[in-house]
Amino acid sequence: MEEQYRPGDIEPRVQTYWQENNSFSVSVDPSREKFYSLAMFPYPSGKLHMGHVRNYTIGDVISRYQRMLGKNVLQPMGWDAFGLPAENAAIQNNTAPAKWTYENIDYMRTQLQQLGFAYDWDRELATCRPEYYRWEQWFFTRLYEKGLVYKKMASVNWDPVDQTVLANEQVIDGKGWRSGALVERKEIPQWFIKITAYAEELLSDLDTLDDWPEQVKIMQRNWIGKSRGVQMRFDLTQPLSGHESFEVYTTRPDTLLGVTYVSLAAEHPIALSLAENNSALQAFLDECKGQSVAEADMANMEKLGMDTGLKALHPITGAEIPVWIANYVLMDYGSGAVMAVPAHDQRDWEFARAYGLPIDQVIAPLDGEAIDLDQQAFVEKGRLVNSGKFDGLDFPAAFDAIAAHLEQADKGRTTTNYRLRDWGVSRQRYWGTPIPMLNLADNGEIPVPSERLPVLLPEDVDMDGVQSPIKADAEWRKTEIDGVAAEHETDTFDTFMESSWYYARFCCPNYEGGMLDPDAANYWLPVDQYVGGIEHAILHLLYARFFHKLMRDEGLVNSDEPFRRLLCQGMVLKDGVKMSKSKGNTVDPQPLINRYGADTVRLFTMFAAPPEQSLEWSDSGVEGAHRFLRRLWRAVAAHVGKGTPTDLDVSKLSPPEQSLRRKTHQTIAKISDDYGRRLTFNTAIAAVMELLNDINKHASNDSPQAVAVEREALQAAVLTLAPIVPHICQELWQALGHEVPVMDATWPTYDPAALTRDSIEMVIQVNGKLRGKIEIPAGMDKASIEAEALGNENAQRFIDGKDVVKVIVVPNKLINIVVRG
RNA sequence: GCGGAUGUGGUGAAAUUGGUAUACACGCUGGAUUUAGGUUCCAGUGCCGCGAGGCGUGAGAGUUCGAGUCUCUCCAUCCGCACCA
Repeated sequence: MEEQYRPGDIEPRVQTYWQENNSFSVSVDPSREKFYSLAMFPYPSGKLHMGHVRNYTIGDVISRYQRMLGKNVLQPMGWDAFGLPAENAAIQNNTAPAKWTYENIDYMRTQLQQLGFAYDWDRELATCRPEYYRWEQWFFTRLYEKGLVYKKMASVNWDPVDQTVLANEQVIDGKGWRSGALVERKEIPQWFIKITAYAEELLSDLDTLDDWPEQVKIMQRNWIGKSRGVQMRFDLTQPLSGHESFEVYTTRPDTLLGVTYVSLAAEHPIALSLAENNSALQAFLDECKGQSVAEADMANMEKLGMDTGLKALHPITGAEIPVWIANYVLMDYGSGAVMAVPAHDQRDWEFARAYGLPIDQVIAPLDGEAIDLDQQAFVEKGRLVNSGKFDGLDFPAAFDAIAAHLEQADKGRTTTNYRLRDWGVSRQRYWGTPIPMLNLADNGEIPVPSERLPVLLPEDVDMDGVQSPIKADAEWRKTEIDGVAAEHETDTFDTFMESSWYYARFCCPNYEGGMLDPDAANYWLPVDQYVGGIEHAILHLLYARFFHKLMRDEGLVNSDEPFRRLLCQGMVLKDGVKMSKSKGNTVDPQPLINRYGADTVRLFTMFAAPPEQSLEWSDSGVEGAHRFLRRLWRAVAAHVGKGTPTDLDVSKLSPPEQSLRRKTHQTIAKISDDYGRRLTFNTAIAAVMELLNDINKHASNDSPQAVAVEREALQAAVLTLAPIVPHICQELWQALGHEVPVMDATWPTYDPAALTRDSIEMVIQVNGKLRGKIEIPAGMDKASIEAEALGNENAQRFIDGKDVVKVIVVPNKLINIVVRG
C-alpha cells in the first residue's frame, strides 16, 4: 500500500464510491431494526461554521456506529430555509431572498458532501419550497377547523419611522436598527395556536423521556410552569365605564390579608378607560409603550407605577385597596392584574418602599426567628399573623381555608395555572410561509380551502427594506371566495413552524398524498437520536413536541413524542468566547478541510471535548489530530509489509502478546460503551490512541503470533475509528484485505477471556493517603489481602506506634488502613 | 430578575457507581534520525522541598475510613427568557 497518508487523494475517491453506490439511500424495511438519526437542520446562512461541523459530525458518528451494529439507518439532511437573514442579505446585495437562499444551499451542500456525512440525499428538503410548506398550510387550516387556532391582539415592536414591525433582535437599545427611531409597543391582531391546551401533556410526557438530558427536561418543566393557586375577584368601589371588577391570580393566597395595593398592566382595559379622561395617566401609559417587550429587559428595568385614585374592595376584609398601574405587570400573562403583598414579595416590597405604600406583615417564620421588614421582604412560607380568623395556620392550611372562604363568598376559586402562553405564529415579514387565511370584507376570516393550497409566496421580488413585498402588492392580496371579494392574509408563519415537523417529513419528503405517508412515518418515527445545540432546549424542542402531538391527534403519526434520545452539544469557542462574526473570532472550516482533509477536522472536533461541553478551538490540536492519523496509517502500512499473518492461536501467546491482546479487547469494550451509552467520543478516541501506542511498542516483535495479535489490534482500531474518520478507515480496511466496505463491517465484540489476568495491582492507603502498591494474585481472599497490606514495608512506617482501628478493602482497587494515635 | 449549566496542570481535557487526581492530546525542555523541514522517534514535564515528605480539582464550611464526585453558603463565567405573580 501507499506509504504516505494522502487525504486529498483518499477522500474524493471514497466519496465518489459512496455516491455511485447510493451507499446511504435507505427505504422502509419492516424486517430490519430501524434507527433514525437526526441533527438539527441548518439555516442556509452562506457557509458552514464550526458549530455545524461539530453538530453534523456527532450525528454522523452515531449513524455510522448504528449501521455497523446492523441497523437500517436513516440520516437525512435539509434546510431551514425561511428567515430574517435572507431578507437582510437581499436588501444588502440587491437580490431576492429566494435566490440568495438557494445559492447558499448549493454551496453548503457541497461542503457537507466534502465532510463525508452519510446522508440520504434523496430525501433533501428545503422548507421554503411549496411542496413542503403547502402541508404546513394545510395543517394550520385543520387546526383552525378544530378550534386550536385563534386571532387576538398582541404586542409587537413598532418602528414608527420605517412603519414596520421589528423582531426583538432588530431592536438595539430601544431603537430600530435601521431607522434609529425609538421603538414603540403596538397592539396588532395576530394568529395564535393553543399550545396551552396541551400544557398538561407536554409536562407529564417529559417523564417518559428517559434518554433526554435532565437539565433540558427541568428547563421545559419550568417553562411550562404549572402552579396551583387561587383566582379571585376584586370589586371596584365604583364602576368605571362598564368595568365593575377585575381578576387576580396568586400562588400565595396565604398572604392575602397582607395586600396593601393592587397593580394593573398598562394595557389593562380599566387603565385604558381611565386614561381617556386623565392626561397624566395617559402620559404614563405612553411611557410604558416605549418599553421593551423582552422578558429579560422587563425584569431588569426600573419598576414604575402610578396611583389611579381608584379603590378596590379586599375580597375578605372589604377594606378599600388603592389601584395602581405598574410597568412590570404583563397583560398577556394571567389576567393582567396582580395583588401586591410588600411584606412577603421582594418586588412588591421594593415598589412599596419607592412609592411609600404600607408594608403589613401577615406571615411569621415557623421557627420563631425575628425578621426585619425594613431590610427586605420575608418571602418564605410560615405561619399566619394579623390575618383574623386565619391566624396560626401554616401554608397548606391557610391556602385551603382562604380558598374555601373565597369560594363560599363567590369571590374566588382554586385553579391550576400555567406559565406557558399560547404560541403567536404571525410574523409581519415576507420570507416565510404565507398564513393560509382569507380576510373577508365584513371583517370575518376563513381558512383557504385545501384545494386552493398552497398559497404561493412569490420568489421574484424586490426588497425595499421596509415593507414586505406581499404586503406592498395589492394584486397578490386580492382574491375571492364563493364569489365574494376577499384578501389573503399577508403575514407569514414564525419559522419555528417549519422546524416543528421537518423531522417527520424526512420520512416521506416527496409524498404528495398528504402531509405524511403514515406507513413511512410510523416505520421511522420517533427519531432515535436527535442532536442539536443547547440553545434550542426550550422553544424549538417544545414546539416540535407540541406539533408531534397535534399530528398524532390528526391521525398522522402513532407515537406520542418525536425524539426518543436527545443530545445537546456545546458551543464552539475561540479564546474562551463563542465564535461569532461580531467578535471577529470565527474559524472557517473550509481551509482546514482543504489542508488536512475532512477526517482530520472530524477527528479534532470529536476529540477536543465531550459533545455536551463547549469546545475550545485550537489550531495545534488540529495538527495533533492529523499527526495521529498519519501514525495510524504508518502502523497499518508497516503491518501489511510484514505479509499475511498466520491465524491467531490464543494458547500460544507470550505474556507481552497476551498483554496487547488484553488491551485490544479492553479497548473494544470501552469504546462500545462510549459510543452506545455515554456518547463520549473524546474518550473513545483517547482509548484508540492508547491502543495504537501499545501496538507501536510491540511492533518490533515479528513472530507469527505477534503479527497475528497486532493484526487483531489494528483491525479493532480501524473498525472503532471508522464512524469518526470514515475515509481513511475505508482505505486501511481495504489494505488489511477486506472486500466489504468498512461501514458495512460488523462492529467488533470483545472476548471476555482476553480480559482475565493472573495478578492484580492494589493500592495501599493509610488514613486515606497513598502509601504503597502491591501485586496480589487474582482471587485472593480478603484476610490475606489485609495481611499483605499490613505487612507492606512502606505502610508499616506509617502504622508503626499507632493503633489500627480498621482496614477497608475495596476489591481489586485499594486497601485503606485506618490508624489512630 | 428568573430558569439551566460550567469551573481540575502552561492549554484542551480524563477520572463512568464516593476509592491511586491529572489518562489521552497540545505546548514546552532535552536528546536522536534526516541534505533540510511545520518530518519521525526517545526521555522529561502539577506546585513546594536536597530528601523524607507536604500541598493541590473556583472560595469557604460540612458528611465520610476516604470527596473533583455528595450537602450547604459564596464567587466567576456561559446559555435561554415567547411576558414574574
